[in-house]
Amino acid sequence: MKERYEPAAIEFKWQQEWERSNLYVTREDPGRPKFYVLEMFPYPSGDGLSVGHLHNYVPCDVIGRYKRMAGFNVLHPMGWDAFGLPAENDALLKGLHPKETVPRYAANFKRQLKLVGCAYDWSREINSSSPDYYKWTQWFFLLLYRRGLAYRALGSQWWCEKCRTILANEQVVNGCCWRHTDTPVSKKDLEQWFFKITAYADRLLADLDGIDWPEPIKLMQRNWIGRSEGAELAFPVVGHPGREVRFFTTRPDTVFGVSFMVLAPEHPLVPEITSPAQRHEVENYVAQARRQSEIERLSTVKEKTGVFTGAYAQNLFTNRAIPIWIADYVLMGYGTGAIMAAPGEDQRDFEFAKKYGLEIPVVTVPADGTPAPSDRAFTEYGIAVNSGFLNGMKTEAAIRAVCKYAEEHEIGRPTVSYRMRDWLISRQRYWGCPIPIVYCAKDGVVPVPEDQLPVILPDMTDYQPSGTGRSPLANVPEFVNTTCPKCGGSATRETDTLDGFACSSWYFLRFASPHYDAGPFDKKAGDYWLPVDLYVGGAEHAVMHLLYARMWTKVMYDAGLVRFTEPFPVLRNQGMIWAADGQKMSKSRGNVVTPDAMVEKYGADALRLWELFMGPFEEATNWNEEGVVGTSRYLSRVWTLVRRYVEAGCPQGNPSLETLKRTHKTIRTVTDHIERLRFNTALAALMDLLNYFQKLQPEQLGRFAIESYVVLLAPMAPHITEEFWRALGHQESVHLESWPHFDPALTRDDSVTVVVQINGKVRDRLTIDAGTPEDDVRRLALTREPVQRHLAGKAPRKVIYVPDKLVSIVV
RNA sequence: GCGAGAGUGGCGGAACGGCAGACGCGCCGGACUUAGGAUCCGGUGCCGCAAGGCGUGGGGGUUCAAGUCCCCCCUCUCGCACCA
Repeated sequence: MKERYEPAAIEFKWQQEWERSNLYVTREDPGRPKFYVLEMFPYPSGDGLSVGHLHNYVPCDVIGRYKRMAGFNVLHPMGWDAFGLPAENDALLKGLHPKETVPRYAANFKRQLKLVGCAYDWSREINSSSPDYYKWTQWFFLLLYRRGLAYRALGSQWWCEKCRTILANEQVVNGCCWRHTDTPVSKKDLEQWFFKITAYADRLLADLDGIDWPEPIKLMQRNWIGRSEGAELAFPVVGHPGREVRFFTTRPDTVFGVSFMVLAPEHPLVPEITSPAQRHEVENYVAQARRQSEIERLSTVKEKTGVFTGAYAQNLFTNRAIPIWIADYVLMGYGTGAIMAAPGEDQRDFEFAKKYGLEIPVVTVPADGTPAPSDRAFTEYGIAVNSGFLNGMKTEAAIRAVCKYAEEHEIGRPTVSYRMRDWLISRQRYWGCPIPIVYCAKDGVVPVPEDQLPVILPDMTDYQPSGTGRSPLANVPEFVNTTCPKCGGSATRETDTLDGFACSSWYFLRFASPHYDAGPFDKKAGDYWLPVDLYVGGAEHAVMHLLYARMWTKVMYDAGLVRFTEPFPVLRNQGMIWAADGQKMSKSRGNVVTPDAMVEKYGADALRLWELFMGPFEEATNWNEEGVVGTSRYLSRVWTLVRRYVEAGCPQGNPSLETLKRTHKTIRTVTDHIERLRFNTALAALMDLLNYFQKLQPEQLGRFAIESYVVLLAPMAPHITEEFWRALGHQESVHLESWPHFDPALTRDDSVTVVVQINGKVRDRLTIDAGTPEDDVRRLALTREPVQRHLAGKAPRKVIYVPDKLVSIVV
């Protein structure tokens, strides 16, 4: 071994050797359990990886390496989420083509991941923009289509002017596009494809209970799904025979207090029922509501506005005619776009009634007999009053009674409503997976037969989005014009492409058999490797990718393709690494730190260790390069330790009991902490042990201690430990070693320090044999000089003893 | 506004209700050096010469014992934002 640790001299050498010997190609040994660790599919951006991204990849690499050593068949693959707007926009900006930039960027990501020693099985690399991959994305589209889960609908959709495409609801954040948070979205009326994710709402919600995910993520999904139970009812419109207003309510028990109704301005009934006298005012209001930006309209602080339509509905419970208003606080996209207003029990309706002088009946009073408030709505549950057959009932019972009555009289039924809408998947852009659908004058909408897949994305030089709402693909006659698979007549292709999230809704299955060509995945391989044992990624995907992938998995389960209903039973979110200035690392801010620069300066192992050591894996922190100096220095000290041992001829040695015990305890700690993803404290334990080892001679250390140390460090610092391992005389890679076991007997302490507290303050410490009888410890404590001094003659009132820990004396 | 998470030395962070500050950075002192962003040794929460006292965002509480549990408040981050 060289005198000094020089990472550059060993890291590349070992990386090449591992690649040559196929060290990290996935093994499938039936005698071992499997472990599938996966990071979220990255989009390979032109900027390459930063040290922030590594905060995900390095820890997963440690887990993969550790699990392999601990006896598992490990699947740890990597691929590229290459279709989609970021790739297309980047290429447009640079005047290049994504088919050229994507492979280049992916190659750069791969180079960087190899540079830091991440052990992926590159033989399984996949790319969602490659025809062998998107063929199967199309296959899944057809599966959903066949199962009635893909449909086309005309409606007003979110449009981002910068993306020049329609977006799904989830992709709208605070009224702006999720990629362009400064660009407000607008509405555009277009016919679009949807996946019926709402059909899975209940299961997506219920199955959250059985998976091990961070609670905040589960909560976000629950809120996003937004299930609420209630009733759907309908009141007839007076003077319009056959017309009725259908509405959803969570408080059917308040029907007797319904003094007016409100429709969303876009509600289809509005033009029909508006009276001539009100028409002008109503039309103005509707036009104004349309013009309003979504941000304004979503504002909860804004005063409520509305207009009377001149029409009345008949409240079938009170038999009174009640006015029908329109107001923009009622949203067309939720429930039926219409509400019954119970101003006595709903604060929004209360405010509206107050403003427009509408009646405010009280039909629910507090159960404790106090009067209902008059300055606001009483929104809690209570007792029904002024409510006909409901009088005297508790809210819960009254809800059931109204539902029963409504069913019997065929005016409604209990129902469940969701905040979640269907997933809009059409994108009017070029760089995506073509939707395998053909339109025929005779046969209508015809799916492309499976044996004609993939529908190849044509080459285009000018793929600039049009802005008209049509995909650039519409300008390629060779693509658009085709024949109908059914009748053979002339037909046209769907020109929209699929939302990129479709590609990432099944990629975790493709890794099980990435080269399989008889289906999206080999059933046997899928059954063996899936589901993913540990899934790791950023919290920003809480309600998009994670919800979509869960839905697709349930569809696959229903279709008998897989045996599990949840793709990611265990999910963890890595903490965000901010730049040193506390801001997001970005090229435009000029604060990006690259792994390339860090590796050049300190080596891959030092960089890896700092990624692990800088803080808890799941917590955010700021990048601080000074820390790499520390881990680099640590590695140099380990180098010196091993070098001295090797130079001493690698003595078997005769370690003291303490050395043995410390080694065994460290094996226990490091194992436990890696299992719990506590990499920072796992490494701290190794640093601690090094500080102890440094005081010993090679003879006092011995082979067991040194080799255990090297093996424990191997998943975190793979290069230096490989160098050590060979220097210690081994022919095989350290990464093929078994994870060390500890002897529980050697992790127990013989003597312990017991603290003595007097009135809660530490006044003395005793060193005693572990397991010393309580009486002896108490007696000893009371005879000690510092204890006597602080007692000052006072008699203990109470003495608490925690075995081997403390004596607490109260005076 | 509602919901979730987080506030610990100069800094990153440790700590089954039981010795607050492990480990590391930085800093101070020393050794070896022509030199040091190398290496090694020692020190380092605050106040105090010391004995000792004070300390985990602030204020209460439970407990022999609270960073940890309970209540109120402040700050920051994230999510949702009229969902009937």
